[in-house]
Amino acid sequence: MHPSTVTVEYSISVLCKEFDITTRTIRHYEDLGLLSPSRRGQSRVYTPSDRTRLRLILRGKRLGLSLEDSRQIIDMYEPGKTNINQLNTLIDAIRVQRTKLNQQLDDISKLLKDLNDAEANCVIALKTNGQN
Amino acid sequence: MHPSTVTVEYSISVLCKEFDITTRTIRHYEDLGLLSPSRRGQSRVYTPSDRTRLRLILRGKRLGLSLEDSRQIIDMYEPGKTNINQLNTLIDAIRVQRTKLNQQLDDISKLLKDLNDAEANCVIALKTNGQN
DNA sequence: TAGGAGCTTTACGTTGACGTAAACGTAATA
DNA sequence: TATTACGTTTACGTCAACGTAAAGCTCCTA
Repeated sequence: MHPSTVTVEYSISVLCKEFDITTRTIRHYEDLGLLSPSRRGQSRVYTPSDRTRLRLILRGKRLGLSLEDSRQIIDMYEPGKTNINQLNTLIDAIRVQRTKLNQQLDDISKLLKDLNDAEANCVIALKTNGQN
Repeated sequence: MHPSTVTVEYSISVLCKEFDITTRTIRHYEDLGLLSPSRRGQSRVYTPSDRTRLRLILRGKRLGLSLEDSRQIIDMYEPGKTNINQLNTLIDAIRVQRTKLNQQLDDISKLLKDLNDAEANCVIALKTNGQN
């Protein structure tokens, strides 16, 4: 048997533990069409590709994206079935997302700066009011 | 009259237009205690400081923060009335936020890289399928 | 003085992203 | 064979962040 034919798969609970989410969450993503695992009997079986999609969804969440946004972005990664005008729309969408992300980068650097200032003020206040 | 005594103020609709939000949104933030404008008669009057707070709230939103998170962060900027144990709590909170933001930075850079790849694939697909 | 323009409050409605409970199937294990 | 662990569907509940009337001030102006 060829070693590279080993198929990795995951149960729903394994993915839940790995990403610290509930089964409800994963099934919810499936309801919205973000995941479509195959079935063995009636149980869901997830491939490494499904797992990757899940990671992308959660990364999107950390960035404040809606699940719809994430679906859009994830679909960008598999332009296999897309025709030409879809491709152009896709490129536009990619640029829109990139603009948003650059805005976020700017926001974050400002916020980090503010946090540094705030922390410095705290430290100063601690030293000054040492007697209280 | 001293020129530096000129007081700038804003009406609710002016702020709405500037930030492209509705009056409902601004009043909602007030309901949650994120803004507390003074009144002239029954109309709300906003100071430059109120405007700054609003900018911070919206920046937080773009980063996916909840309004509660934003309130916390904004309160960090005015540690005037905080006592010492509050200051320590505050410093902890600041560090938590900083960790989250660094995670976001990482997420964004990965996502930007993915988008670059996706766009490149689109361009390739466009060239390849030029005949369709 | 009748009508806008802009402000207000009150309050029910909506949407996204799940939580939570009920009721049930299946497979291993004590 | 009964319990336990893990899976399933269905469906109502919840919470944040507003949307959306409805009804009423106040000042300006045609």
